[in-house]
Amino acid sequence: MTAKCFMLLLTIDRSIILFKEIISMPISENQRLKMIQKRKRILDESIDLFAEHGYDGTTIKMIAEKAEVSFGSVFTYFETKEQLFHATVIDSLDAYSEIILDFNPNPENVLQEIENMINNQIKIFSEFSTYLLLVVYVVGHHHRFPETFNELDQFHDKLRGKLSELIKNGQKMGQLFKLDPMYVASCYTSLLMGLRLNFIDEPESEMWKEIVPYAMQLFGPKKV
Amino acid sequence: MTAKCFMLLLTIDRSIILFKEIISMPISENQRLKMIQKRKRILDESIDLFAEHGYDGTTIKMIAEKAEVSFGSVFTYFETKEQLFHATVIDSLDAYSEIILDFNPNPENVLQEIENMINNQIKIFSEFSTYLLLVVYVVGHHHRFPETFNELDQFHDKLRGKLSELIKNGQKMGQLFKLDPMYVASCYTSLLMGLRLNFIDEPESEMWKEIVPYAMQLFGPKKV
Amino acid sequence: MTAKCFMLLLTIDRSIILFKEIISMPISENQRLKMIQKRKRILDESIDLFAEHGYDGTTIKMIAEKAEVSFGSVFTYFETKEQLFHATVIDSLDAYSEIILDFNPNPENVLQEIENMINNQIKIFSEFSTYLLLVVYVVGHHHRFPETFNELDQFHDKLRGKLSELIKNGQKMGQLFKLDPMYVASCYTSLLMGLRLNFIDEPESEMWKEIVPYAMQLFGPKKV
Amino acid sequence: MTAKCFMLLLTIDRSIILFKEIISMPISENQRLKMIQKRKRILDESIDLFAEHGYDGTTIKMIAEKAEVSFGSVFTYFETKEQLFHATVIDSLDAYSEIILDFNPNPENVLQEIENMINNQIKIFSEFSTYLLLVVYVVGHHHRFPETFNELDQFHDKLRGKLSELIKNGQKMGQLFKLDPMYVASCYTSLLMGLRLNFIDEPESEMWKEIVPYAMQLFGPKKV
DNA sequence: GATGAATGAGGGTTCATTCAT
DNA sequence: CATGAATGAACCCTCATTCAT
Repeated sequence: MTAKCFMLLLTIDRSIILFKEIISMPISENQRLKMIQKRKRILDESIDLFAEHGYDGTTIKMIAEKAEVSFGSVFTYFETKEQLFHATVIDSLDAYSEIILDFNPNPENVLQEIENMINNQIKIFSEFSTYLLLVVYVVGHHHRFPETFNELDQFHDKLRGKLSELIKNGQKMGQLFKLDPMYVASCYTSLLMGLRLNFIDEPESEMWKEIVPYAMQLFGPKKV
Repeated sequence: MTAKCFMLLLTIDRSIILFKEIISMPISENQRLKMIQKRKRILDESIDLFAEHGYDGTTIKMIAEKAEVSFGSVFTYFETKEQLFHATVIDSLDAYSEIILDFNPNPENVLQEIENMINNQIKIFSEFSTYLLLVVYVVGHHHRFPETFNELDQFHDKLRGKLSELIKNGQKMGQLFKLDPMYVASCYTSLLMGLRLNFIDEPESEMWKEIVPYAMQLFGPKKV
Repeated sequence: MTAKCFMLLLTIDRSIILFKEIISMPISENQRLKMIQKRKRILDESIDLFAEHGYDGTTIKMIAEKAEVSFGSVFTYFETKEQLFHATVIDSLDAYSEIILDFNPNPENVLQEIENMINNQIKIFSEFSTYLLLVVYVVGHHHRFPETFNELDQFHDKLRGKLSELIKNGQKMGQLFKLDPMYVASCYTSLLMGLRLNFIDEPESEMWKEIVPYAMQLFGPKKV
Repeated sequence: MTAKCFMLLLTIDRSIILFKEIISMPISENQRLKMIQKRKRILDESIDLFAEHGYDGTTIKMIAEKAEVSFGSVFTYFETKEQLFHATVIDSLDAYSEIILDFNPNPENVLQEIENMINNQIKIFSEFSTYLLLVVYVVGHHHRFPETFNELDQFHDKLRGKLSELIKNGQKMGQLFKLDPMYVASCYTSLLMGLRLNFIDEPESEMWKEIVPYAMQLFGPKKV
């Protein structure tokens, strides 16, 4: 496999299942690439549509048209609408997951690390409003999409776990007041989620940057 | 009109149009009461269904069956599904609105008032998860339900305004650190909303009470 | 219930389930009648279509148009296409069943009774070619319609049982040669079915009457 | 062309069109053979599938998978699904035709010849239930597959003609009662077909052998 | 007002056929 | 020739809305 192709595969995240299927097909490199791009195109447009109209309000026709793909093609890449929905949520999760978890739980300067982290995460939350709305949708309808919800929930737990570790270290080092780390973590992720909902139509506004110190408060910093 | 009937009408609130229709109808007091109750029944069950299944996922048949009302009856009380949805969200809003805004923005002891308020609101948010999920749904789909969203947004602004007033007073009285009151208010409502989403399956758990001091932090209290 | 209505119900055979549903509905006598007729109309046209095009080759649209009923109406009378198919086969079975089993297994003159019976059954098989084709279809696809097939099979067993009894009596009375009664019965019903298939485009032709003595042979009559 | 290849071609019989195409292709002997086998494989599996699921219920994908042939290959051997269906029925007909017509219409001992013939044909009917179900399917849907039906009908006429000849000879020689030979023949083929339907799930059971004397009766033997 | 049968547009999905590789 | 992705018409079924009773 060429390096170029390999890079592309990385960008489609970890859709290992289809990945395996596609690379095992007896077709040319070129064709393989096209298929991967087509699949990605469908998923990308699906995020917007599912986020805006919900699962039932989004039709395959809408997706096919927005992705400039024939109606039937959607079904050559995804067996059912439900699977497409799941892939739409989970494929992107992997990408966001990485950048959201990108902080050091054992830093020398905890306060600095927290501030950097908040800055980074606030930025992500302000930029990717569409995807986060989709996440909210899944959470709100978790009874209907239990498996998809479960994966999101696992990521949430992982994030809170890592946050908790960071907080514990800060407390040990005397940089943070003694508060239950898990509650702090939960409040922080709740705040991010809630902000995204409350400022639903303000992507990338200045407001987001201003929020950082307020979020900081939740961690119980000894000097602010 | 009897006092009893009048009280009932208050609880169904703003459905002025139907209200007018019902009271102008040449029918007996008794029948009027029955109609009002029937309408309320439909709205109550609609909350659960719309919250769980979304607008498109909820059918009139489902509502009629859950409310133990004939299929046709739903359409004698609400012209269209969309109107029923709007009424479902907005009728309840007024009821919740009152208890959520139930705090004094000019108290003698601001810290105490804030703590009481948080206690009260956390309680509400923990108990009425279904309705709040519905609110989240409308917010997430605000392009589709602009009018309904607008009314929710107005309430949100009203709430933040009143919170802001309380915070300002606290700062004047030296009980709170100087922070932008509007940002604090926004963070606080975001936190409530976010908590509701993150602890979606934990209505009325002990956890909610523990959250109070963490929420308190956002207001920048001078001693905690 | 009026006598008229009762008679009509008899003609729709034993579709007890729907019968109960319809008569328990809080609607007028007149409306009830219309519904029963509409249902019957759909079933009648379904026989022809399913018989000619098979299950997959027949569309709900075709049925609705032939029965002069709206597309949606088909689904107010039958939950699914599969159920409609089952009802199409089984509702008619009851009607035919009665006239096919209309012979006396303990007659004084067995030979005469057999001849009368064959005459009668040959007539039925010659006239109702469409329905019999449908029966053949179900038998040929019994793995796909196991329940429907099972009911047809039970009727077949019942018929062979009664034939067997008649044959036994004929043998006891010395009017028939000693042959295994069950085999004779099976051969006879097979002959009828086979004839229906072989003379598929010759309903009510003269040929059918001529067949009687040949069918008679199977019973092993002592003088012909 | 090698003798071996020629023999193979005979077994795939009338597919003259493709036959011409294949032998006129500028390819190696070896490749030619492979193609012929592949075509046969498709047809063989098609019998089972069309017989069990009917024309509409059978998909090209099902056939390709069962025949372990690529989806696209089916269309390189057969222009349309309809042509494949026709070939499936007719190619096999020639094979069965030969063994079913394998009796002498002018034997010395007619009764013996008839018994041998019935034995042989009953055996065939008991063994090849799948193909016969397919025949029944075509007969039942003759309006939809007129050409295919027509070829089956011609074979049926040919069979009845030859049977008729045998019966006439038997009557001339005083071994059979005087009965209309054509009716007898029709009854006999009907009996075979009917038995196949009635004992649809009993391939090769003992029952079939027992049937012989009962079938014999139809021919009007003077002593049995 | 109460009821639920009637309607048909629109949903997800399947599949024969085409065609580029 | 072999392959399977691409296509969209047509399938069954659902459901908001209408309307006769």
